Amino acid sequence: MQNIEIAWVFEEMADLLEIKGTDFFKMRAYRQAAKTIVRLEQPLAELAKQNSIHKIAGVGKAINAKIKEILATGSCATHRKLLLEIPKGVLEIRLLPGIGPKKTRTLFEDLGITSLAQLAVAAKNRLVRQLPGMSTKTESDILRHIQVLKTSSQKKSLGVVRELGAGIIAYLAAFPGVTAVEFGGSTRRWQETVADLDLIAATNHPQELLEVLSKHPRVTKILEQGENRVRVLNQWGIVIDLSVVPAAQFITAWHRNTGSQKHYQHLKKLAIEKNITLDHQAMIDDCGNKLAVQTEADIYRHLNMTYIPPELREDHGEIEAALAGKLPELVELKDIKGDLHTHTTWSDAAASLPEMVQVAQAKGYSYLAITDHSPSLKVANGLDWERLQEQCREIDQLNQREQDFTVLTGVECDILADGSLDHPDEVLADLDVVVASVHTNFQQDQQTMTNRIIAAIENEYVDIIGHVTGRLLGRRSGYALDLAEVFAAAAKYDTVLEINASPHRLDLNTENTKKARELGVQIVINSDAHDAKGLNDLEYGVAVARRAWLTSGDVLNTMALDDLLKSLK
DNA sequence: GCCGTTTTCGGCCCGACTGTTTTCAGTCG
Repeated sequence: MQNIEIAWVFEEMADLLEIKGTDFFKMRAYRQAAKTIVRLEQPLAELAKQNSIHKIAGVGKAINAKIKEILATGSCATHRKLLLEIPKGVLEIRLLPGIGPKKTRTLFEDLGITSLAQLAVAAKNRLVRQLPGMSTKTESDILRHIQVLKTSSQKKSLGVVRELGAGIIAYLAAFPGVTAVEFGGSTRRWQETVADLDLIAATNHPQELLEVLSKHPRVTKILEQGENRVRVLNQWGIVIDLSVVPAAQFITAWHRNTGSQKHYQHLKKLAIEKNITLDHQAMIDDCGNKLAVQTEADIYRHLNMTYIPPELREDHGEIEAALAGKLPELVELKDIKGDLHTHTTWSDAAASLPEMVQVAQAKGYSYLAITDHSPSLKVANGLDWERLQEQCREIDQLNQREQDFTVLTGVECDILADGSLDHPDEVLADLDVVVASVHTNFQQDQQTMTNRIIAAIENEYVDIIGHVTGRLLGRRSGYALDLAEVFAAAAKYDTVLEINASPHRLDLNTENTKKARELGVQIVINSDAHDAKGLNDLEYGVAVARRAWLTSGDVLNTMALDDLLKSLK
């Protein structure tokens, strides 16, 4: 059982309790525990062996016992009991915007609704409007949002799939005779959301390994089964597609499995023109000779082009560029010198300032900006001027002890509804890094929102606009915004736009990053970490940048500290 | 359920917006 899976059990219990509505603080304790567990660096199974689960903040006697129960048995009696009271399908109703726990409960109790499908029927039959606190508008909103949910969020977040996938890869790789297990498909291409988890393994005993996955404790259903392939559903609703090939075919098979389909078809066409047969088993020339393929780069070499990294394999011009030898040298994680948007316990994060610094140093960064929230964001315990001053003093002291590392002072300053900032200019002027972001009044019309953000861009102390469109993947689309205007203003006023690397956001996305860069906007890749583990999310942002064809020169935080400080406003 | 403590129970993040009301509950960030 991976931490993320144990966290999901608590998360689901919290959701169920919230809908039940009987025990707010128990609900919150479960929710908090889930959050903490996801953030843990060490597997709970290991912590259990060391008998140190109880040391985790927010884990007391009861939750400790439940964790041990889940580790030992794979599930938890309280969870099962809750599911008997509230069917799992009710939880998906709660996901609709504007529908919280109370309305979900009313729909369940008064109308017996236990799925989105049933809710759609009830809304169409005008039953919802008869309930207290609901009207014809609620009804039409429900129908509209169900439609959006249907078309958009069938896919899973890349972050979830990669984290869970890593556990399954380790599980499969431990099986004797397995020489390789890797991500394939859109997961390997780092698409922001993925329909299923593609895995590919090399072994000379395919049937045995397919069975290993089929019998995995959290696999609930076998969807398809072939000689060299199995498609299964796990208990978290994730489809896992495992292909198994002999070791000698691994590279060609992995390459095909990675796709994209369009990219692969385009390559095949080029191969045919050169009288080469390319398939998942081998590359064969017109004389029937097998061409040597030790790595994927060999495949491209045989087709007279430079290696194309998985992130670019979408048939968006990368093949033409590789043939011409004109593929850019993409930015890499190791090019990143520091993170310019992070939070600490001073506002709403889980890790203290020194802890964040320590982890940033361990990553080999040379700087880290601390950008906690500004005062109007009460829910996030935003810092007023006095506390910000105090924090700056703590940072000063830390810096005096550091040799080759610099902690930068900063703020993630709210852009208020009228476009003004949550701190006066005098305060912003004293900070090293000012990130300005929108956290409130999402419903403004497009022009108001655009003007609001441009006002921040124009401010002479704002260095970076954080999570530019405000979208949350699978939960909420971004606010109405004229991005072309925003990009033009950012270019004009030398304000940097962020790729927010949190897998929940990935905002800017690939397409917008590309457009922004083409218009001359400088890009920064930030984690927006709210805990030490969150600093690792930067790789998701780097993937977005790579998919947008960015080089290290396009990215602000690949700069050494001196250059960075010159570049900031 | 957890935590802290003035040790064994009281307190636990806040404020605004929205839609449905007609004075406020529910939702959201």
